[in-house]
Formats: sequence, C-alpha cells, structure tokens
Amino acid sequence: MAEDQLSRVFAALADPTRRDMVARLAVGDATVGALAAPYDVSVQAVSKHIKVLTDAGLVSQTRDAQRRPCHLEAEVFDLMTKWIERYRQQAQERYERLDAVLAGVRGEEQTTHHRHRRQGAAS
Amino acid sequence: MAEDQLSRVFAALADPTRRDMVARLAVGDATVGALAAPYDVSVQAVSKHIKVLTDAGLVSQTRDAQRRPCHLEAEVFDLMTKWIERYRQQAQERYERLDAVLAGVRGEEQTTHHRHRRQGAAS
DNA sequence: GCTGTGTTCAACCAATCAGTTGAACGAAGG
DNA sequence: CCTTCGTTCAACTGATTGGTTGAACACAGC
Repeated sequence: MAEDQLSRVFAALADPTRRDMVARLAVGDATVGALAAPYDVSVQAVSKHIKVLTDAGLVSQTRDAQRRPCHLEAEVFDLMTKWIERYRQQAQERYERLDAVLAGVRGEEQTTHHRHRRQGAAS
Repeated sequence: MAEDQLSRVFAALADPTRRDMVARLAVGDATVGALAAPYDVSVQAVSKHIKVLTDAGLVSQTRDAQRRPCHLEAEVFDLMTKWIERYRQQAQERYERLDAVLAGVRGEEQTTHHRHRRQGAAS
C-alpha cells in the first residue's frame, strides 16, 4: 500500500531536525558526518534520522569510499502533494458550494464571513 | 513558531486513521460519534485523534446541543504545501543544473565549489 | 599488516503515543 | 427531578521514538 509509505513520509517530516536535514540536502548531497555537524547530537542519532528518511523513501545513500553520501529523492514529495491537494481541493469545493447555497436560498446580506454552519447540508 | 505547527501537522497526518478522518471531513462536517463509527476503536480514542488534529489546526469544533461537529480547516494545508514545494523545487533545480553541468563539461572535473561526486551514473 | 576515519549495530533509557476502561460533564427530553 | 446521549477527562498500559554509549564494520593510507 502507498498508505504505508505516506505514513512513513509524514512521520519522517514531523521531526524538525529531519526537516532541516531535508532542507540542507535540497541544496546538495552530504555525508552523514557533514549532516551531523551542525546539530548538538551524536553522529549515531543522525544516522538513525537518515535511516528514517531512507525508509520513507526521501533519501538514498550511495557509497564513496568509507563515506555514504545522502541524496534527496524528490519524487516522494509528489505522493504527499497529491494527497494534500486532493483533500484541500475537496474541502475548498465544498466551501464554495456552501457559499452558493447560502447565497441562493437566503439571498440575504451574507457579505461577511459566515462562521461554521454545521452539517446536514451535505447529502 | 510556524516550525512547531508544521511538526504538529505532519505528525497528525502520519497516522492512517487520522488521515482517513481528514478525508471524510473533506466531504462534510461530522460529529465525533459519526466519525468514530467506521473504526474498530472506542469513541474516546477517536476523540483523542480529533484533539491531535485540532491542535494541529487541521480541524475546528463547534457546538450543536450536546454534539461537537468537526470541521476541516483547509488553510493549514497551505503551510505544508509551501514547505514541500520549496524543497522539492530546490532539489529539482539542482538536478537540472547538474544535468547541464554533465552535458557541458562531460567527464571533466570542476574543483570550484561542492564536490559533486554524485552517485548513480558517476562511479 | 596496522591505524585512523566514517558509519552503522546493539543495548539501554526517558518520553511520548495510541489504545484501553471508568467516571464525569453538558444538554435534551421524558 | 432523573435519565439518556454525546463527548471529554483521568489513570493506566504496551509500543514506539529520539536520544545515549560502546562495540563492530568498511575502507584508505601509512
């Protein structure tokens, strides 16, 4: 299931340190040691973070002598974006449809923000 | 700080049950009980999930008699999308730039700045 | 071959998390 | 009033997480 990977990707990016690592990897590949440098944690901890990112498919590692440079895999982002866009759009449409209903049925002065109208409208 | 909220949003969506709840809320608002129905867990557990989503800013609740309908707040999605887009794009650009470099200076070594020892093709 | 550097594995710890049950609260309705 | 329904709070549990340290592994250079 892609569901599983989606969970891993979201979970991976839920950590600020890992998000920062991704941000730095977007600029350029880096070794584990180089990635670890700015943070006040052990290299082992960073290695674990990389493992999480790798398991999520966000990062790949290759071999360069004894180093293992990390490379950002950008495609996985699309998985997230698709998921998000889908529901954001759906919610947006529903919001606009509600707007239309309110404007049509009522025809009153509803120019300001209508606060939440609870369900029941949707069939 | 937005960083903190970003962490909460990603963490909230890392759970498949919560993602499913968001998906259903995109269709229409729903009460806690209604949301809980399809899942094989207690209502209290679902209530907790809603709290997580609410703390992340993804869901808001209003009052309707003794019910508390949940409403999806779509704007928070933008926060995520912005973050993702930023780094996805950056990685993409870097990839294209590298492509250009490889095409132009085929097989030559450039010692100017980063060591683009690149994995994959270059070995 | 040894030594040094870079990285990961293993075991452990404290904190957080997703789930449970039991009780309490707020509002509607007999 | 008292009950019932929908929801949340409180306390507890087992699993996961992010961190640690110490050892092991994989190369490169002497």
